[in-house]
Amino acid sequence: MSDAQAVAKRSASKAEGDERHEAIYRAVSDAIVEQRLKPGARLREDALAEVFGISRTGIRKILQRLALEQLVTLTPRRGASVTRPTADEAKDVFDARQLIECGLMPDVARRMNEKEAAELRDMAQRERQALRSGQQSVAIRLSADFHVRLAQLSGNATLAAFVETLCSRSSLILAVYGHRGHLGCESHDHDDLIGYLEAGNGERAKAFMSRHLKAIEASLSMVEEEDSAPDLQQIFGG
Amino acid sequence: MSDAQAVAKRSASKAEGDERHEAIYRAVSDAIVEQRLKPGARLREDALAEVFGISRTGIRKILQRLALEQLVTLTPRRGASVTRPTADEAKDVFDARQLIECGLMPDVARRMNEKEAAELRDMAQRERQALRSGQQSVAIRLSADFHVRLAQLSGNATLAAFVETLCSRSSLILAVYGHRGHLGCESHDHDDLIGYLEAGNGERAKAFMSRHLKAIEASLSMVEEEDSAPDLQQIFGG
DNA sequence: ATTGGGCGTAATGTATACAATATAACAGGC
DNA sequence: GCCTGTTATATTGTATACATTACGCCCAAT
Repeated sequence: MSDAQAVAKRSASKAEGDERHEAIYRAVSDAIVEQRLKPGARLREDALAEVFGISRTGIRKILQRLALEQLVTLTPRRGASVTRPTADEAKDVFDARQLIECGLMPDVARRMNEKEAAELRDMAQRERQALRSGQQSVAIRLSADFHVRLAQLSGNATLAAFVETLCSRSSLILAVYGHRGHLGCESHDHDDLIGYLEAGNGERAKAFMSRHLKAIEASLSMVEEEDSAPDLQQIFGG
Repeated sequence: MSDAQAVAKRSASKAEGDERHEAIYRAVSDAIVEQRLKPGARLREDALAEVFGISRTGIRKILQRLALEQLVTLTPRRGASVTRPTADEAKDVFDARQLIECGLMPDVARRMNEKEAAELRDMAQRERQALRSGQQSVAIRLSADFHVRLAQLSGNATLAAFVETLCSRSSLILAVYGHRGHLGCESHDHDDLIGYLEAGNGERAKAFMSRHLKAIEASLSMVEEEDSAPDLQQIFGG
């Protein structure tokens, strides 16, 4: 065990394990969403356990949670790997977002207050800033956070939690099928949406969200690479 | 250990552990949904481990899955207990079902074929039969299965899986807030719905589903029992 | 008599040891 | 030369032992 790991372990030994687990969960989740862990990457339990300074028991718990959110795929006797979303799954996710996020807009428009609108504007600004500075993966995460916060403002915690998983999966989909340098979300879209919501125009916001999501989906290039009988000559041969 | 449990243990000793885990998961899930395990009931790991003949490790895995579906509540250092849905949660669940299940009806009407319609009719008939024979908890489960199967026919696996968790939670809500002998689902409702779907009338089916869900929700008596400073005299006193 | 503190028990949280199994390397045969 | 069967290694699956913590009981003091 390295010094850094030993320190991490010590500092957490008296802290509440719950928070430590939550932190590790977020660390892995963020790494996946930001494509530092690429789809298909294997997540060996021993390696993760050593990195985070806890035993495999805790790692397995976290991997199972990630698996239920469809961020990692658990293959029996083969272990965990970062999920590689299929085109079908991508369609399902965006169809679900269409139905739910659009359906929630009227509620959000009715309930949102000034403070919450300001919070959303701040998030949208930070997103634009990340885009300008070329931090695409950070921008993807901020965009997802924006959509999640929006769903939370509907007042329905159950649907908000589901939207959160949909947005996480969307980030993964974008990381796989999105064009480099083409984020999907236009930078001003979110600001426009806030305007409609502040005006209390739920129907307008709903229609705009629909176009917004359609635009993201349309920006994807849905080509599934074949994994059966790959041309080894082409891949490895000179 | 009862004979049935011993048999279950023996028959699974050489079977794949995965299926065994799935079976135990369903056994617990069913027991909760059918109110054989009442809300608030504690689920001790040792007890479950002994009953099903596996160690606590596997039990914890199952409990965590049930917790993520909100069927059980995991309190740190206190263990697992069957979730007692609050009135707010109940509202969220039924609002979510309104949005999603109704929104899926047009898709179902478009995609459903004769064989699937026959399957649904069979489920509806078995549900009526259970109702007639007074097996209320069984009828609740069959009703939930009907709604889940319907969502699956939409072709969106992601939304179907979410509807499944919503229906499970609804069963729990009905078990807590429903009147005895008043199931919520009128016995002929599901048959009527199949008729609209067979006719390809998605909008009609959507409107009917909306009324159907509203009727179920309206049949509940949303009185949350106070848990702070209960009148012990009234509860325990003669 | 009731409340507060201390202690014993019981249950959960965590880590580790062991068993089962899949992958990969390698040797032998067609 | 390629394919197949075997063995070795590495990784996951499972159980159990230990540590930690909460609950219930008892006793004493006000």
